[in-house]
Amino acid sequence: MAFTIKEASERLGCPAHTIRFYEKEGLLPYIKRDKNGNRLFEQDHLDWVRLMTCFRATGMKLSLLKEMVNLALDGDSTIPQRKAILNQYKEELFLRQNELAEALDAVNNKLSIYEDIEKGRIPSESQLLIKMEESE
Amino acid sequence: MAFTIKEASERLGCPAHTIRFYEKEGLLPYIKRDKNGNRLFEQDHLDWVRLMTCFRATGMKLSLLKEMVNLALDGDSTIPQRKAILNQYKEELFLRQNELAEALDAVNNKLSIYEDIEKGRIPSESQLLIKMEESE
DNA sequence: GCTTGCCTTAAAGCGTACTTTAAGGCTTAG
DNA sequence: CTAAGCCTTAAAGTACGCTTTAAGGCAAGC
Repeated sequence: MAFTIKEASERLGCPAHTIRFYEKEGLLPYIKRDKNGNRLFEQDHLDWVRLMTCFRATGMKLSLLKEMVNLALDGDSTIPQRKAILNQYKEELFLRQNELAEALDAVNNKLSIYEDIEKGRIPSESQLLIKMEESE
Repeated sequence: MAFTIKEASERLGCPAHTIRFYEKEGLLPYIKRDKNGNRLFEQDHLDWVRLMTCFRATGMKLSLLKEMVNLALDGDSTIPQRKAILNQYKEELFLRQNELAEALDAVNNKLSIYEDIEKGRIPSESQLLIKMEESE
């Protein structure tokens, strides 16, 4: 079963233009065409786009995705390199988890300061930026 | 105690050009100057840049940071709005945590598939992209 | 006094990842 | 037969966040 670009777009929740762009960039090799030259997507292609979307959402660059595509096209002998890429990416994911945790801490801290100010527990002058205003 | 831009840059691990850029964008109001027109940074400014860096690393846009600066400059009456912004940002952080978790799952899954192939447990044809190659 | 190294500004340039535009072709409904 | 609605391509445009360039000023060391 094959899908038109419109069907692919709907199933992926991703603009058709973006899918074409990915193909043009070499991220979607071996997309067949019908007699009119229209793209025919297989389920595998959709799965791969979904995986790319998942990786993209967490900061993987298109250039790295393309590297992985190229390695995959070179066969099983490149599996060690693909593993290395994924393991490195995994390290980045851990870094990002830490960054998120830090940002969450900072947000919660800021929110609790706002609460304190609202309840008159601390004067606003101890608040960042407002202090700057004072020193004006 | 005030710092030159070079000192600020060193302490923040952030290029001086970027700090100037932030000031130009209104993200660092009320930076004083010495008699030669050189910027003098207070500890508060460094703290705020650090917080911005933390928020930026997790996807907050400069335009939103600027909104928060502007609200802060308008005084305590804008605290509800600032809280609303931070609470919304917090929701985004949770979304990102989920995205990271999903990506980690996907990476681990892919890695285990590679292991299986390397150990001959499954044929490479079941592997994404390589299947595409086959259908060529 | 002149070089070095910092500082200043304004403006242009860059990388990433799309997104939009323009120009045109096939197919199906009326 | 013609208009709607999909498809195609190539190329230009956009948004964001810096980063680099250009042109020049002050200040300390030799």
